[in-house]
Amino acid sequence: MREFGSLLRTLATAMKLDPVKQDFVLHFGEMGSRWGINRTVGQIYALLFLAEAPLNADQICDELGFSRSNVSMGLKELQAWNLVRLQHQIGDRRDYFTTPEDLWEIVRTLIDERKKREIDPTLSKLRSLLLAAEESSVENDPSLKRVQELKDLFELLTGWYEDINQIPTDRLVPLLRLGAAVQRVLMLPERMTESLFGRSEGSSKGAPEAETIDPE
Amino acid sequence: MREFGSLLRTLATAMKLDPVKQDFVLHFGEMGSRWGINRTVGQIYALLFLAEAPLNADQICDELGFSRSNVSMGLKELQAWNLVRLQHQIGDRRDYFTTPEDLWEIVRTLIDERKKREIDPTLSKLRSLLLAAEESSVENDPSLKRVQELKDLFELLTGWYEDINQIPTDRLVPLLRLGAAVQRVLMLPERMTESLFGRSEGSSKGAPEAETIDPE
DNA sequence: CAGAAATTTCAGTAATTACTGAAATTACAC
DNA sequence: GTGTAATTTCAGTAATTACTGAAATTTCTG
Repeated sequence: MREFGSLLRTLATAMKLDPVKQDFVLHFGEMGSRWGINRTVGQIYALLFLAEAPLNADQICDELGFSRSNVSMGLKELQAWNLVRLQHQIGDRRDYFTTPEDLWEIVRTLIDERKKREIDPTLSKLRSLLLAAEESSVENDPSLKRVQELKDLFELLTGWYEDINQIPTDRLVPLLRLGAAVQRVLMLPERMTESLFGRSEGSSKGAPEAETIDPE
Repeated sequence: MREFGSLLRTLATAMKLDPVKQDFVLHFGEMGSRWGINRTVGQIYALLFLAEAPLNADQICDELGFSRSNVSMGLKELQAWNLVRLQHQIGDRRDYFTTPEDLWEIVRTLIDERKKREIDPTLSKLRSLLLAAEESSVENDPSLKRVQELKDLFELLTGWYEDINQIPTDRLVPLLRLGAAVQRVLMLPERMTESLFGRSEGSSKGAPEAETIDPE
C-alpha cells in the first residue's frame, strides 16, 4: 500500500522540480511510448516545454537523472522531429534548447511530422502498387479495388489537410470554434454553396470519382 | 546483390498471396511499428482488409506463417482496437474475422481509438494538475500558465473533433472536398458569419478565454 | 456428461529497443 | 598549433516487447 508511493518518490528522486512539473514530466514520459517516442524523449520535451529559460544538456541530465549520452540522443531525436529549437547564450559555448512559445506551431509540426512518418510512406506504397498492377494488367482483382479505394481516401484526407494547413492560425482558430456548424454552409441556398464548391476545386486536389451525395 | 531478393522471398515464403497483396501486407507489417501496433498485428489487419471473404485464425496462420498463439493475440488486439469484426459461418464453430466494408467507418474508429489512447489521458492529467494547483493555491507560476494554455488547446481540438465527428459521412465528404475554401465563409458579410458563430457556441464547448482575432 | 474442436493463457526464449560509460570527435580559446 | 570544454559515437548491457509451443480453458456436439 505504502510501497507505491515510495516507488514513485524513488523514480522522481533525481528531480528537483516542484510537484506539478514533476507530475507533468513523468506523465509525458509515460505517454511517450504511445506517441512513438521513448520515455527519455518524452520527459526531456516536457521539461523544456515548462522551462522558463532555455536549458542545456547538463541541466537536463541533472533534473531528470539520465546519463549525458542518453540526453544527447534524446535531444537529437527531438531535433529530428523539429520539436525543439537550438539557441546559444552569449559567452557560453553550450547548446541551449527550448520549445516554441506558440503552441499552434507545436501542433502543426507534430501533425506534419507524424504525417510524414505514418501517412506519406503508405500513400506512396499504395500509388506504386496500383501503378505496377496497372502495367502488368492485373485489372479487376477485387483486392485491387480495395487498394484503390484506400488510396483515394488517403488522397482526400491528405489533400484536405494540406489545404487547411495553409490557413494562418488566427483564421483557423475561429473555424475550429465553429465546429460542426460549418456543415450549415452546405445547407445554404444552392447558389452560394455551389460557388464555394466551384472555387475550391483547384485548391483541394485529388477529388477522385465523386461519391454521389444525397442530402436526405 | 542477389542475396536481398532471396531474403525477401524467404520472408514472404509462407504467403501464398499474389505479389500485390504480399507487398501490401508486408508494408502494413513494417508500418505497424510506427502506428503503435506490431508487425504481426499490422500484417493480420492488412490481410483481412484485402480478403474477399472472412478468414479464420488458421487461415491467417497459414497465409502469414505466424504461430497460432501469435495470431490469437494479434486478433485480440485488433478487437481491442475495434478494427475487426467477428463473424460465424453456419455449421462452423470457428471464429471468422473481417474488416468493415466502409472505409470511413475504419477511419473513424482509428481516430477514436487513438484519441482515447493518446489524447484523453493527457487531457485528464492536465485538468487534474490544474485543479490540484488551484487548491494548493500555487497560482501565478509561469509553468502553470503554460499547462493551462496547453489544456485550453487540447479542449479546443477535442471539442472540434467531437463536433465534426457527429457529421454523417455523406455530409462530411463534401466538406473535406471544400478544404480551405471553408475559410471564405468567415469573410462573408458580418451578419451571416455572426449568426453562424452565435449558433455554434453551444455545440463547440470550452471556447476558453477568447483569443482576439484581428483579420489583417 | 464425455469427447473433440477451437481458442486462450502462459512460461520460456528470441528479438528489439533503451540506456550507459568510456572513448572519439568537434568546436573553440589562447 | 595545444589544451579544454562540449558533444557525439559506439560497444556493451539492461529492459522491454514480440513470439512460440505446450498446457489449460472454453465451446460446442452427440
